[in-house]
Order: sequence, then structure tokens, then C-alpha cells
Amino acid sequence: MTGRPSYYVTTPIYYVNDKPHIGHAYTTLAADVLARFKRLDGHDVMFLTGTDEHGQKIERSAEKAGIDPQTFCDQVSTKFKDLTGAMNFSNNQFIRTTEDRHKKSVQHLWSALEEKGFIYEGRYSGWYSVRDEAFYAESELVDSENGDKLAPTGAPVEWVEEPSYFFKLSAFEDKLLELYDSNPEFVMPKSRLNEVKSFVKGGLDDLSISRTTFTWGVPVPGADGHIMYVWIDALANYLTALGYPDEQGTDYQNFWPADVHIVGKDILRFHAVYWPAFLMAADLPLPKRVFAHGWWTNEGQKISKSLGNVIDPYELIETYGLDATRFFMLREVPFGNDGDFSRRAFVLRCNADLSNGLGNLSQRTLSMIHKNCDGQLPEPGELTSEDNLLLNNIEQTLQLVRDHMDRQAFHLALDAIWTQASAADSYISVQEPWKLKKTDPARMNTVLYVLAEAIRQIAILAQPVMPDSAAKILSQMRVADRGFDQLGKAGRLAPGITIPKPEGVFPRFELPEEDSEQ
RNA sequence: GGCCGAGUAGCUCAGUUGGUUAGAGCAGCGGAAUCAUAAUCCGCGUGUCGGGGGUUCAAGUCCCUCCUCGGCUACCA
Repeated sequence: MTGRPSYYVTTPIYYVNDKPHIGHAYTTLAADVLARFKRLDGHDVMFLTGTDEHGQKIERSAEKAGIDPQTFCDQVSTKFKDLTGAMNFSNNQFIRTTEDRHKKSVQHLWSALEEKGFIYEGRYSGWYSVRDEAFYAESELVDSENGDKLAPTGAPVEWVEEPSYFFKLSAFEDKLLELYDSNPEFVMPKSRLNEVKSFVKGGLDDLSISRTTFTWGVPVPGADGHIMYVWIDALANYLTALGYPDEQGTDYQNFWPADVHIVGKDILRFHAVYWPAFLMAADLPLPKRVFAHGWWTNEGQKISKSLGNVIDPYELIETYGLDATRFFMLREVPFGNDGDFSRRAFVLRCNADLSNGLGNLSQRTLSMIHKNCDGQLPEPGELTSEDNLLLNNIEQTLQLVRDHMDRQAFHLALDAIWTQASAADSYISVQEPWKLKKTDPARMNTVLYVLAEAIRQIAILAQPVMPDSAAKILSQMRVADRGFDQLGKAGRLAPGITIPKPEGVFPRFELPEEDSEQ
């Protein structure tokens, strides 16, 4: 509608039976950085996150808390909404599956699937443990001493059956395999695509998509007593947010199909198998990519509630500051890999790249300008080949970063940007502007101008990952226009602008104590 | 059990279709510099490229085998 390219990125909707933790923060952070990058790069962006609020677990948790489910959901959903503020996430929408617009959307999708003949009534059966309130697969069961079957938790199980509607997932085996083959980047990273393919090749059973054992959810249209089971309800949120079922609406027209669904590896199958199958069945376009990221360990240990080593994003922000936290999570580990969250690695990484790297670079440069040039950005003379080399390399960095961002390779994108900061430090050492002050002030002016230009562009490129810190640096240089169209010659700093005494942007951190004892 | 992937410098990892003395960052050591958040710059790695066997003029890079680790193997968002 605006003539600009569009970009639609989503996070999963988070289940409100849990408190926000680093996993949620990580997923949404990745989506946020993509959204910010694309906006700066001239795209119309839709960035969606939200909460999944239906199901038996929620119903039970609310009961336990002695409140009605909606009140329970309101409370927990607010916690997730608060996290988006605390992490400085730039989502355009925060969707909740208990919203009316979502119920309408899901019911419409259901009806569409039904009309096309992909839903039928049957019976869902399986081994159910009353104690665990869960179904178990035959393969998970263990035999007890007297030959009875037991859940892996040791709880007794019984064979139960209930009426259920099914989705003909089995009809999509070939079409899905065709999708993966014709579009090998539909699932990333590649190792995950292999898993998905082998899963589908192993054969697909039809999917039970309704329940009669609880009421907290979206009713199946025209089938009293049936509530939609998680799959269709949750996944359809990506359509709801765009105004579905109004396929002629502006948002739907602009943004569907999604460019990328960011998900944790635990829910990859739902997005890489069920979701495209639903969409194929409904004759809707498929998302362009599903990217599954990995998990964090905490100081080398698996994170679990029972171990009590859950990482609280608020504590990280409190201790290290928001932008350092955002930077570390995306710089330290290739997105898609599992990674370890250690205090030592955090401190080393942020001190090296932020305090000693970009922070020091801008501090020393702006400080020299402030002191030696009457607090004004000096007029540059003719640029030497060394000056041009530095600036040309930086100007070519956007394309590198863009390529990495389009593959969700955040660590490589950051590496490309920081390579330029490092080059600027080397440039200072060679040019020695502090000596030029006495021997050739005009040349000093040129060197300082070139450095300021370098820092301006590095800060502009760093905005998606560290919006606040980049803004501080840019403000110190009185840079008003900060889009990527300002990179290179287009947005050159104007000589004469006032450069105040700079203030540090990235504090240094102390190594944790256990390290000094070793 | 089956399928997939990984095992490269202290740490985290790059290493295209096999081809000169196997690379980067961080950590460490030495030097320089002093504009800067004691920050920066320069220099320094004799690594059995998991073990063994094979193909080839030539293998970290292909084949076989073994070992170790991880992931997936459906109704838990």
C-alpha cells in the first residue's frame, strides 16, 4: 500500500501457565532485532507476539488459584506484556487468544478446513494417566512388576476413548515433502529441516483437534461440547493478527504470508508440519520460513525449574543493563545453536566488544574532538586513501549485515559491524591524531572527522540490537536521521555541529568472584 | 534400537566443488603508545584436524569402520 516492501515476523504465543524467562526473552529478542533492522532498512514491518491462553492446564491453574480463567489469563498475560516493555521490544501487536477477534478467526479457519473436507469426526483414544492428567504414547510406557502398564512417571494409566474431530494430516505427507524439497530454507537451521523431513517420511497420522474434557477454549462451530484442541487455536494467531478472515484487509494483503516465524526448537514440528498442512488445506499461502533457535544452559547446566536455576531476564537487565544483555544473547551464540549462559563469558564478551571496543572508540574520538576542536566537529580536508579505505569498508557493511540478517545469523551480522569498529581503532593508531595536533592540525581535523563518520555509521548499524546505546552515541553527535538510507555519503555529518563532552555508554563489568579464586 | 548431525589451538568456532607452510575471535605471553572507560595498537600458536584403515600425485575436506557427544523418533507450546 505504501509501495515499500513489507516484512512480517512473529514469535510464538507464550503459554500463560508459565512465568516469562530467558527463553521467552530470547525468542522475542531475535524477532525484535529483525523487525528493527527491516524498519531501518525501509520496510513496512509487522512484528507480532502474544499469549496463548486456552486449554485444560489454564483451566486447572485458575481453579487452583481460586479465580476464573479469564482473570487468571489477564494476570499472567500482563507479565508477558511487561517483559516486552522491559526488553524494549518493538512489537506492533500483542495478541491474546482469548480475544474475540481470535475466536472469530479460528472458527472461520476451522469451517474452511471442514468445507474442504479435511475434518472428520472420530474417537480419540490413548493411554491416559489420571494422576498426571496426561496422555502417553505406547512407546513411552513401562511395564510394572505385575505386568501392568505404567506412565514414565510411574503413575498408572488406563485406556480411554473420547469423541474428537480429526484433521486429515495424513493427506499432506507428499505435499509437505515436496515443500521441503522445493524450498530447503523453509525450515532453518538445516539440521532441523532434516529432522522435520525424517519425521514426515516416517508417516503422518491424522491429528486430533478437539476435546470434550474441558471447556476453556474456542468452541468448535456447530458441535456442542467440543472445544478446539491447541493446534488450530494457537497457530491461527498469526492470521488473526492480520485481520483474517478478511483476506482483502490491508494488513492481510500487506503482510501475509509471514516472512519468518521464530520458534523454539521444542515447537518446531507444530510450525513446520501442522501449520503448513492447515494452510495448504485451507488454500492459504504458506509462510516463507520457520526458524528454530536453541536453548540456553546456565553455567553449563541444563535449566529447569526443579534445579531452580532458571534465568530471570529482569535480573540480567538489572545487573548488566538492557543493551548489554541483548548484545550478549545474540553475539555469543550462533542463532539456532544451543549456548551456555555464563557470567564469565558475559563479562568477557561485553567488556571486550562494548566497553573496550565500540564504547572506548566513540569515547576517545568524541573526547578528542571536544577538547581539540572547540567542541565542534571540524571541517575535513581532502581524504587520503587510508581515510577512504576505512569509510568505503564501512559503507559496504550494510550489505553484509543484510545478508546475515536475512538468514537470521545475528552473530555474523554483529561480527561484521564490530570488524569495522576494530578497523577504526587500528586507523587511530596509525594516524596518531594526538601527534597531529602539534604537527598538522588540519590533518588532525580530517582524521577526527573520518572517525566521527565511521562511528556514526557503526552506531546506525548497531541500532537493531542495542537501540538505547546506539541512540546515545548518535545523540552525542547530534545525528537526527538514523535510517539505513543515511549510511554512506547520504548522511555525512555536518562540520561545525557541537560535540559535547562525551559520556560513557557501556560500563565495564567485574568478573565473577569464583574466577579470581581459581 | 532406527534416522540425522557433530568431534579442528586453553575456550568458542571458520574452514568453498580434495591442492601451496590449517585460520579467526577471546584468554595468555612480549613489545609500543598515552587521545580514551588501565581502554588501544603491533607481534607470538611444534594443534596426532576423535582413533584406525582405504581411494588419490595430493584429504581436515571423499569411502569404510570404530569410539564419544548431541538431536529427532507425534498430540507436552
